[in-house]
Amino acid sequence: MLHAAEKAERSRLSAADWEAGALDLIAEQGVPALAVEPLARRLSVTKGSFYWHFATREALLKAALQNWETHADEALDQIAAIENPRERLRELFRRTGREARTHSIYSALLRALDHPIVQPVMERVSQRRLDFLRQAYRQVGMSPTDALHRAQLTYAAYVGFLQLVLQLGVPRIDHAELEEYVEHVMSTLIPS
Amino acid sequence: MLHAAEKAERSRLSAADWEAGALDLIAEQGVPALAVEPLARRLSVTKGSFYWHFATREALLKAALQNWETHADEALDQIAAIENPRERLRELFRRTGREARTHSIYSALLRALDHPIVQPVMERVSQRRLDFLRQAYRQVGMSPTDALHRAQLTYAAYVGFLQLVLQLGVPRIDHAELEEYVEHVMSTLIPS
DNA sequence: TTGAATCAATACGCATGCGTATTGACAACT
DNA sequence: AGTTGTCAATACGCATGCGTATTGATTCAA
Repeated sequence: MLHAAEKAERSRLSAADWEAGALDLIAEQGVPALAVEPLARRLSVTKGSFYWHFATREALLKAALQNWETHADEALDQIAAIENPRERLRELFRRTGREARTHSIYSALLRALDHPIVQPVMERVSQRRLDFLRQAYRQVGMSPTDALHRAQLTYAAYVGFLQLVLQLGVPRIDHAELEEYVEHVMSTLIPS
Repeated sequence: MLHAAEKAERSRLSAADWEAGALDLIAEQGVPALAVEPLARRLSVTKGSFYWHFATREALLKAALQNWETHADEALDQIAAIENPRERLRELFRRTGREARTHSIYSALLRALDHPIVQPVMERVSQRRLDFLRQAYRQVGMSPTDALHRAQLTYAAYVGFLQLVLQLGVPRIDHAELEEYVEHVMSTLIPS
């Protein structure tokens, strides 16, 4: 497999190049900004070549989202490997501040939840993450209902945090302050 | 002042009618769906008359958002009148399940945070609500930093909850379950 | 070397949305 | 009755985006 940089140098593009470009656009400007002609300009070709790789704009969106969903699932699997449930939760919280790209795509997709192609993807990813949280809270000793509610609360806090910080910039927060905030969140939401 | 029903019957429209229609559209289909021609069709006129009331589509959006901001502020003022800070917080939490319209507009605006007209409005409204929360947490005895972080966590949970439930429908939640969830949130986030 | 497969450019037609210009209808006031 | 102000209809021009059709260039294989 060629690296991204090498691909960028090549004179001809593959479907994967268009998919990667699509995710870039989504991360930077959101799902509605993913249009064929602007993306073609970005890749320095005309849209004529796009329709050789994909039948429609929606086919591109679908393919790009599938790539992202796979990536998101793999990231979750990594954390799931941590045995100690309390440590697993803490690692999950800490990662929210990092992995900017995955999270900025997630944030962009959150703003496009009404889109019929985006919605089922988000439903699957969110459900997996909610289950992940619920199980961890069960394992640290919470009752079934409490674990469910705490998982919902935690995930809502994650989603809202992304929206507020990435999109709104409120609160304006630097790295040190973020760490303090994450500490506060952990001590509030993870039972001792 | 005429009632809304009477206005709907009248053959001619005012600027306020267009603004109300704009907020309806935003609540139902989001900010991008607010377009002059579809809105005119909805109001059973042609766009020719729109430009008598407003110079541009953006002027309409601005006016509609100002109406909404005023309404949101008044709603906050009502709750601010509650003396006991713990009761004030609990009332704030409970209202999230109700007042569907204000919240669905807020949720729609969340998805349009990149829009230059929406952004400052949301910044002001969010900042006021954050301050409101922070003060309440101070009054129940938290330290300045803890109160700030808890306010941010609470507000993020509110924002995320709106996105998840109103837009994604995950978790699927009925009225009774919502009450239980709100109880869990209150006992988790409001210190005893 | 010739031919097929792959990627790209150009030029359409179609739809939707913005904003403007012009004209028309109706009411209220004088 | 005539004038003015208010709201609405029609018809443009312009821009952007989708998808198609056609042709052109390059690569690889037989």
